[in-house]
Amino acid sequence: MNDERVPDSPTDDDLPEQMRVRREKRARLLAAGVDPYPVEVPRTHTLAQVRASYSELAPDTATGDRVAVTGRVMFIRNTGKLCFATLREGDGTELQAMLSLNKVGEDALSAWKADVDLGDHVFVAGEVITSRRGELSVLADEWRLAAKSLRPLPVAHKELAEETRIRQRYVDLILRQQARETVRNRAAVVRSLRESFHSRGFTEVETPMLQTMHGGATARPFATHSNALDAELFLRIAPELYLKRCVVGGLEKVFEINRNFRNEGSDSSHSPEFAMLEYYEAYATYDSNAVMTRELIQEAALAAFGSLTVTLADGTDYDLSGEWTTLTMYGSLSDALGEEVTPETPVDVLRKHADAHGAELDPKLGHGKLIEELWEHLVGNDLYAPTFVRDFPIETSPLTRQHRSRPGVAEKWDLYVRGFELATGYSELVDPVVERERLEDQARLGAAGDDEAMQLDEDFLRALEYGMPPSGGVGMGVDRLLMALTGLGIRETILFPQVRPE
RNA sequence: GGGCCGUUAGCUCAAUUGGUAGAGCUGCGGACUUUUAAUCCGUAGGUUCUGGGUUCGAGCCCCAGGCGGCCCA
Repeated sequence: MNDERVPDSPTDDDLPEQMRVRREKRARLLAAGVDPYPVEVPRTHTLAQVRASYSELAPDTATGDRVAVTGRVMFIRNTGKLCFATLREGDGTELQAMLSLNKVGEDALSAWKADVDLGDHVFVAGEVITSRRGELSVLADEWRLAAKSLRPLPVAHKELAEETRIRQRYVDLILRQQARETVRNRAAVVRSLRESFHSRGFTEVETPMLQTMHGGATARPFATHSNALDAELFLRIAPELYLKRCVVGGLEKVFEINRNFRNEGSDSSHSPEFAMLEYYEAYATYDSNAVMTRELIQEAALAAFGSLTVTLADGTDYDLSGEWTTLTMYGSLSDALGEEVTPETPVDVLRKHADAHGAELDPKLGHGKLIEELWEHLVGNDLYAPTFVRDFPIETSPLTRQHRSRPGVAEKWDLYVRGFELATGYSELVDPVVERERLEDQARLGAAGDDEAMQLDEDFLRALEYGMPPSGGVGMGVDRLLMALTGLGIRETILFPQVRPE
């Protein structure tokens, strides 16, 4: 042990009383030869196993069976010669421990009262019984500390402040069953996605997160530097251009579930670091991949929640069953405006519509952006039931194939759920000459100061020049899928969201 | 980026017009062999986010900043 203090580390005198008391208990135990952090304890059963084995005991039953269990002390009730403690283990299962003077003896009982605090991990061995009130319990003949807690837990029956829940997620997980369930639900959803892909013959790949060019989406990237290459690198904003290289190479059904990074602020539906699912399939189109995306989501709902109707955090039910509504962007916007708009509608007419509906839009926006912003304002934000919106303006969809019959629009859909964008799907643009023109437009925007514009990725174009089969592709935010299925904000679906340093 | 709101004990929150900063739980001491947020008695715990200012006097008013939330862009 090292007694030298780091200059900034607090001395015991600075600590609140409750923390000082626990540190003193730890020191006292060590001095008495008791290890407050033993390397192991001889546990024979989990709390869940005990609960499962003795589910139907009458009150005041003695089974004669001895078990040795562990758990975190969540509540303590002492009555002189008889002590009760509620133990909890990882999955939230609780079991009562009882320490009676005539079973453990005077020394062990007074040590229990003196040494054990709320939050400590303890080991308790004894007979499985039920109390007079019928509570399943372990009546200890032996107990021991498994790990001493040096910080007082927040009071268990008041809701923890949201900031503390996020900054100290470990405390949130200790206290809130819902916090633990959210983590498991997310794992179940991601697992279901993978299984859905595997059952359809897709291959999971991992493509670069450190990229020399940022592309595949329009967003500001995080920039970093490689010392070895002496080159600027970017944390990826999307895996799209690499997944398409895979399709060129003959991996005709590929998917990736991994992190993307966008150098932007966070709010209730955005996080600078977020999990993204993208998948590409040769000979698919935006029609077929819309069907598959719906199936993926429905299969995830069934796998994680057992139903196509999920219960959201506010208690309301949300129906994901059946086929979902499909709109076109221009059609639904025309209906909302009460006047026909098309890809030919001039910018000044669109701007008048924006003014008339109180949408303050950047005067530099062109036709495509104006349409999308107006649509989001007037239609998208109010789409509650799952809805596919199809046929976006071509100029804001640089990686998407032009519509096979309708000029000016792209074969692209967005999936909206409860007013936010959950996924997007394309019939992919595979003509390398047209793709080069689109990326050159993007590069011009970038040169003009648009720091969200894509860069011109020559290697990607070279790959396309070898010939990419007609393909459909989809991107879906995994955090947002959890939001859609649970009604939680994005910072609840992410275990450790970004927070400003304390 | 703009506007509004919040920031007080370990946790959740009070504090009247600017006049001694309180409660519950937690903690500490004590009683209690069937409790379930145990109960009862006693008791401790504060740089009121930070820094300036006004005032006889500031948790409260003013200025600047930090952190957080909501709304808008």
